[in-house]
Parts: sequence; structure tokens; C-alpha cells
Amino acid sequence: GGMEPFPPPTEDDEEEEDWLRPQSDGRAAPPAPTGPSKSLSARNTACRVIVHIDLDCFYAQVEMIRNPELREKPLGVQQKNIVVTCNYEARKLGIKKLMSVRDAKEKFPQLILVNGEDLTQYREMSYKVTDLLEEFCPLVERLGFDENFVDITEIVEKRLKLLQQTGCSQVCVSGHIYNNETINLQDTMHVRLAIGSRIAEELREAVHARLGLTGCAGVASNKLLAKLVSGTFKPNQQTVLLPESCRDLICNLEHLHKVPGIGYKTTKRLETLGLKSVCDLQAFPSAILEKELGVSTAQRIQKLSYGEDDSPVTPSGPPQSFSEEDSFKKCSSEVQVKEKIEALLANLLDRIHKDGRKPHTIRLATRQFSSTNKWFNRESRQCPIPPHLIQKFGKESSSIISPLVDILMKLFRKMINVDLPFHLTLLSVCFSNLKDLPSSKKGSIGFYLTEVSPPSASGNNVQETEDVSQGQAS
DNA sequence: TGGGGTTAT
DNA sequence: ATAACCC
Repeated sequence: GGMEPFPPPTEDDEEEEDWLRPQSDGRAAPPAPTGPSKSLSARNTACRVIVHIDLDCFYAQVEMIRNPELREKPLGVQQKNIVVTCNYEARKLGIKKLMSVRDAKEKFPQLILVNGEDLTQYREMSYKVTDLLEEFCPLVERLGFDENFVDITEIVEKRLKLLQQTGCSQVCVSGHIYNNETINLQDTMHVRLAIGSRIAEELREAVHARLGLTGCAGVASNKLLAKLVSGTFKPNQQTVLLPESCRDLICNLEHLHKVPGIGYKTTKRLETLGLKSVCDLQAFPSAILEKELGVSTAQRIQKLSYGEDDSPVTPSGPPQSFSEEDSFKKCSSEVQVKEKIEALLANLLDRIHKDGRKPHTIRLATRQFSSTNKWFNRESRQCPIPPHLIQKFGKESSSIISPLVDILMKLFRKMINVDLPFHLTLLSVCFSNLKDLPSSKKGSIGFYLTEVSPPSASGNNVQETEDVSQGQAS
């Protein structure tokens, strides 16, 4: 049959091998050689086909899978006093994301709430989705727990050639076409996007069949557009954007803040300049914009306002950091701080153990109470983890936990003067700078990299974390 | 407003 | 270490 089975079969051909194999580590990859056999997606930015996959009310879906009784009932996922997300039964009743529990109960007192403060289940399901998408194609970039970008240019290219060989002139679109545009078979980009829509359908179907999750997809020629178009038909549907409707999509955005990449701060500054809409930004003199925001941001966001985005789909690979945080009304003694830290640490050590890599940096973050500006006043201190402790990460947590608590308490005292009264509303512990095992195995790639690597400018390439001048919190 | 994440400076 | 961005 014409349908291809799910992981693309390793069938035929020459240079295919190149892109089918993800590098062992996506981000540590050396600068790409610009040879003649460079993959098309990286060479040609104008002709890409990108899918954005956005799971429907992700946390609520995970909870409904865990407890199917909740399926047909209005369900909210609660963190502290907030309903962070809810299923569609609840949305029908007017419950909104990030609504306070008070408002939600007022709207509908029988609303079922489950606590979603522990992200473990969501995180695990999230990576199952990403892993599944990676079976189709190595270029998968995560955005939060519930969104992924997939660069399917190469798959589309392969199917296009197949179609051309068989002389088949029929192309069928899956799902919606933005603005109800019609496909022009003479236009090769139209045909590519149509093929892209079939692949998007297959991705969504695989996610549903294998994991039981539904979601939306957007198909377009870059990440910005794919993301924007994926939301046009909302639960469990998909939409493809043809180039002719690009303007339409971008100009229909009611506000600058809706453009991914233009956040709270830059929206405020743009408003200061008198800009209100995306069209305002398109028409604004670039020289003035550059003076206000700096050349790089100015040029980037002005391109975004035209729907242009040449940023690549960067494979996320394994996480760069592991963190856990807890917020509360009040924490005001060192003893309380220590208790909170111990709880955060226990879960983190478990996660790091399962990951297998070793963190080389540890960070503590706090939020201090302040009546004005309650959000955003976070501070942090970090330091390298002493080498003798790094080794112990794989083993039982019993021997490593108390030295880590000691380090974290030192970092805490560095941030907070404990001789004065304090009032914390959040504590967060983060492990980062993750490395594979010390790995001095002969014959492994690590052997050659560590032994042959040239001396750094400082003349020391071993254990140079340089996070903090003193080496450790003191 | 939660409990996470990323990259750039 | 912070600031911006994303969910």
C-alpha cells in the first residue's frame, strides 16, 4: 500500500543515513560542515516544512488517563490556589486556565479538582511524546511540556520524489486549510505543505494510538507560523497555512503580545513607542526600533511581525537542568528552610539518578515577600558541586543528601542575612551543567575528547566550572 | 498566578 | 547572576 509504516523504514538510499541518525548529543554537535551533502532543511531556510504539535489541556488529559472516571466530568488541575488547566467539560462551563480556585468554584461548585503540584507524571508523559516524535524524525524541539516542533522537511522531500516518480498528480490535504484557501498543484510549496499535513495527521495519530493523547497541529513553512496556525481549530484538529494567507494570519493577531517571541517586557516598551498592533510594528521605522531595543531584538521581532522566522528546529535532547520548587505563604526560619530544601532535594536526587548524568552545578533560588511586585523578585546563588560529591550521584542518596543540604544552606546565607527577619514565599533547587559520567574509558569517544582536547586559554581544561570564584559556597 | 523550562547578556 | 522568553 502507499501508506508508510510508522518509524520510517530504513529503506533505500545513500545520504539518507545522515539525517536519520540523530547525533548522540544534539547540542554538543560540532559546527556543521558546509559540504555539498548538507541536509536540505539546514541548507534551505525558505523551503522548510514545520509541524507544531500542541497537546490539548495536557495535565488534565494525563489525569483523565490515570483515572478514566474523570473523563466525562468537569475537571480542573490545581496548583496552590490556581486552576492551572482544565478539561473541555470544564471549559464549557466557563472555567478558564489560570483561574483562581475561588472563581472556578463560584462558577461551578461541583468542579472536580486534582492536585497537580507534583509534575512527575506530566513530565514523564511529555517525554514519551517527544520520544515518539523522534522516531519519525530527529529534529524535534520541545516547548514546555505540551508542545513540540518537528522539522519534517526531509520526510516531505522523500515523499515528493516518490510521488513524482509514480507520476501521481493527486495530493490530498489532511485537516483544515487556513482561510479555506485551495491547493495549487503547480505550486511546489503548496504540494509540500499538503504532504506535510498528511504527515502531521500521522504524527497525531501515532500520539493518540500509542499514548492515548489528543492534540492540535499546525503545518507551515517556519516555527512561528506553524505555532500560530496550530491554534486555529481547537481541540484535536489541525490546520495547514499556505503562503498566501501568511499576512492574514499574522495581522489577525489582536495584540503584539500574541506574537511568540514578543513577551511582556518588549510589549510594554513597544507600547511606549505608540505601537499597538502587529501592523504597527511592520510599518515602524527600523532605525528607531533598533535604538530602543538593540539591533538584534529589533530586527528579530520586526521580522516576526512579517511572519518571518528563520530560527531552526533545534533538537532538545535530554534536559539541561533539573529543578524543583515550592511556593508558600511564609517561611521565616532557617529550620523551615532546611526542611523545605530537604523535601525538594529528595525528589531531585531521584530524578538525577534515573537520568544517569551527573550535575556539576547546584543553585538555590528564593523569592522574598514584598507587597508590591509580588512576582518576579527571585534571587539565586549557585556554586560548583565538589568533585567527590559528583561521583556519588548514581548511588543511594543517603550519603550525598546531607552535604548537599549543607551547601544549599551556605548558599542561602549568602543570599539572605539570617540575623535579620526574613519572609520567603518560594524556594527552588536546581541542578545544571549535566555531564555524562567522568568516562575515561579507553576506546570511547570520551577518551579521545578528554585526552586530545587542546589546553584552554587558562591552561587548564580539567574541572573548570568557574561558576563562583571561591569554588564553593563559603 | 504555578511549577516548571530555555537562551542571551 | 540576572533578564528575557516559553509553556
